[in-house]
Amino acid sequence: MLDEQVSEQQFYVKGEPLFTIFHNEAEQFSIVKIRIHETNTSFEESEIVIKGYFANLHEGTPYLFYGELESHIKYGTQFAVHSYKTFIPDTKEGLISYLSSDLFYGVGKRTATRIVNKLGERAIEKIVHSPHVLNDIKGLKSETAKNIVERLKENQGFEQVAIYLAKYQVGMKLAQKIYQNYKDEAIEIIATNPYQLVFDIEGFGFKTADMIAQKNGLTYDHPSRIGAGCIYVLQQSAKNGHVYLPVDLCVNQVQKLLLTGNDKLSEEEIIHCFNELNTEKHIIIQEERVYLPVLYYAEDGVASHLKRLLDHPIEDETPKAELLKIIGEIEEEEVLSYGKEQFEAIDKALHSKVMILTGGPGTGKTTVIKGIIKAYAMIHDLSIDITAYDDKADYPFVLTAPTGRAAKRLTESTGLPAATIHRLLGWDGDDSFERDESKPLTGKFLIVDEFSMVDIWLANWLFKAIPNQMQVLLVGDEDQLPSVGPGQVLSDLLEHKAIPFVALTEVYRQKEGSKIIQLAHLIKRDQLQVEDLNKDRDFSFIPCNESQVIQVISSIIEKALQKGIDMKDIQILAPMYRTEAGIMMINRHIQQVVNPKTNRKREVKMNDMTYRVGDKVIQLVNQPEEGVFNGDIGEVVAIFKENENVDKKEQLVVSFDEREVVYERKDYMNLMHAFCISIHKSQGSEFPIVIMPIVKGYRRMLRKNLIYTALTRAKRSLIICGEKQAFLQGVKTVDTNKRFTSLTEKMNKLQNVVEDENDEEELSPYDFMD
DNA sequence: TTTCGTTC
Repeated sequence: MLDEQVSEQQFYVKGEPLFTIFHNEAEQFSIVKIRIHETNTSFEESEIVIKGYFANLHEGTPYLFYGELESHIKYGTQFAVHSYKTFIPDTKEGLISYLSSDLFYGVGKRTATRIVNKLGERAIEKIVHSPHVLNDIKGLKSETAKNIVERLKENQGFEQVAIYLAKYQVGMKLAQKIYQNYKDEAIEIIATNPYQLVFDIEGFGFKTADMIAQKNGLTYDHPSRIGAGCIYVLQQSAKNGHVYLPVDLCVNQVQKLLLTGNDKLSEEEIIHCFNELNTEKHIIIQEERVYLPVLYYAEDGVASHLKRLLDHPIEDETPKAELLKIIGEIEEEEVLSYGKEQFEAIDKALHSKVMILTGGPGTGKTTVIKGIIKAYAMIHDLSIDITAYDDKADYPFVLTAPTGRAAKRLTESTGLPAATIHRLLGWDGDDSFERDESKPLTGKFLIVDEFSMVDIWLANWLFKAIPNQMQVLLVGDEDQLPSVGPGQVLSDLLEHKAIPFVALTEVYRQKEGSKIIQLAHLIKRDQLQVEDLNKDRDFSFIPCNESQVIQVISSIIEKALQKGIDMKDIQILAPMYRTEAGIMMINRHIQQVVNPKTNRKREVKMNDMTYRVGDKVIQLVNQPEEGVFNGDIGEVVAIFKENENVDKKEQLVVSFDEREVVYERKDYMNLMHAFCISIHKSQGSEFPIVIMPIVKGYRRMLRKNLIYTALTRAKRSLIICGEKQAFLQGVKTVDTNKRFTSLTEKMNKLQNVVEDENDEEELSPYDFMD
């Protein structure tokens, strides 16, 4: 950000904005065309597109942008800006022409010269810092002086804030939010009461505030500190999945957090602070529960929007006989026959305003989704082919999922377009979406896959955007890992009995007698015994301790490869990255076994990782333009040296199924080795052979749903190696900390309230939300 | 201790 931090290798583009291509108001994100004055990048044209978080850039004013080139598949080469500043000349002549430019109305060459002569080469800095230095300039009207200061501040306000915050590792995006909120007062507020930012700026944490406070010599008895600490405790608990905290637990944690030396805050002091925060709506206390407002209103929103949808039942009821006929036709077309549960699921989904479909892997959720879509189309005489609709908004089916990969899979399995929920709703990149009750989704039938991954905040935005007449199907597996964000929406909705649901339990994919499926069921029902781990046709447990894990996995894989099994079909799954038997170490060693260094194989080094032709790798971010998504697994198929291609860049080519993606050095961080991947990342994928180490060293991660998720990834065969005790302990551990949520309760209440007082007008708590 | 999502 600062000059002194600008190393020689840092790339810059100096130039002036020509016009704005795209601007996102919510987070001040812009894409702008720039005329290049000078650059140390390899870019040779005279104009370039830059993108980043900018306050309003002035056309015609020179700026210095720091960042790096990136190649966008659709828009070509662009410059991603990490930081920037108005370019202020550092010579007297330059300064004079800068000050006498059109930017400063009323300042001519003569006045500019006087200013520079008087104030020197750091004139601008001095003016911004203490405007009164302009008082003594001969011939400068006070009005003009005021203009200069305002223009400079306007131009530099954000830059100053960004520079100030960079010292505390606060990036451009957050700096932009802070500047938009406080404008010129930003630095003053940050320096005197950083705790205020915890309340006002989403994403600004207590720890940062505490650090800034310390550096600015503020003491621990700052009046805003307890309140900020309370918000922090709630934010942390949200990270652990909780929607609220019970009051006593919250008090306790605040006490622990704010403990300085032996000085413990009294419970009374903290409760007093809670009440104040409650009055100011910084937190919401209800029935001995403490909520962050966003989460409180999100939960309320989900409950009332579901209620709203359920209050608008679907009208046309297809007679059973007709449905039977239609489903028969579909079975013929698809060459399959639906099981009893599957038929029930299709039938119920077609007749329900909102339905939940659950089921583990292999129970045919996708088959049922396809059946529902086809049957719906036939009943309503609609085309499934999107090209048959002139206006895409008329397309009746809306398919979505919480992750890019899940959306892609949904597209592949149904042949229909699907998008992430974020894309569907038009995320603004910050804390809201384009689609809501005033601009709802279009279409007739909404299908949300992998619903167990949807948190309470996203669920609220999704339901908010569903119009009254739209039919909804939520699909998920409640035994898998809970959402990253707070809440357990799927489980809570299932708990609330008023929403129709069908649970698919019959496994079609694996033959009866599959030990893998049997183990999954035993774990689900908490009935697993040590003798259930005995060897079977598709299962084995190889006992070993933590330090032997890697050796055991290596020899399993060596044997498998000798038998001619493809490494593509073998997936190692582990719960965590570090530790002796963690993902990092496993990858490092398995690479040597599966794809060792040879003279002929090319390789590149990145930090302490070596990527070699033939390596199995996993993509870590969505790149929808290139059809690659977070979690996709591929293989390094080629490495090009700098002198071997027109771009003069080292390149690594990864093949994902049919698709090949080219990575330059700076993109390597979007990749990781994938001989072993985390169980979390494996969610939603399946592999013929799964090798799963389980040792006590993983204990903080070992939980029932994690192990269940891992072992249900295996289609053909499962090999566990490690300590039986750790495994048995793990499957007994139900989510170490139960999530505090009140969605079910809110829905039950809402149902009763409306039943009792039919004419009562409905509350809309989300009126308060922005 | 793990983990998600955009904009031309």
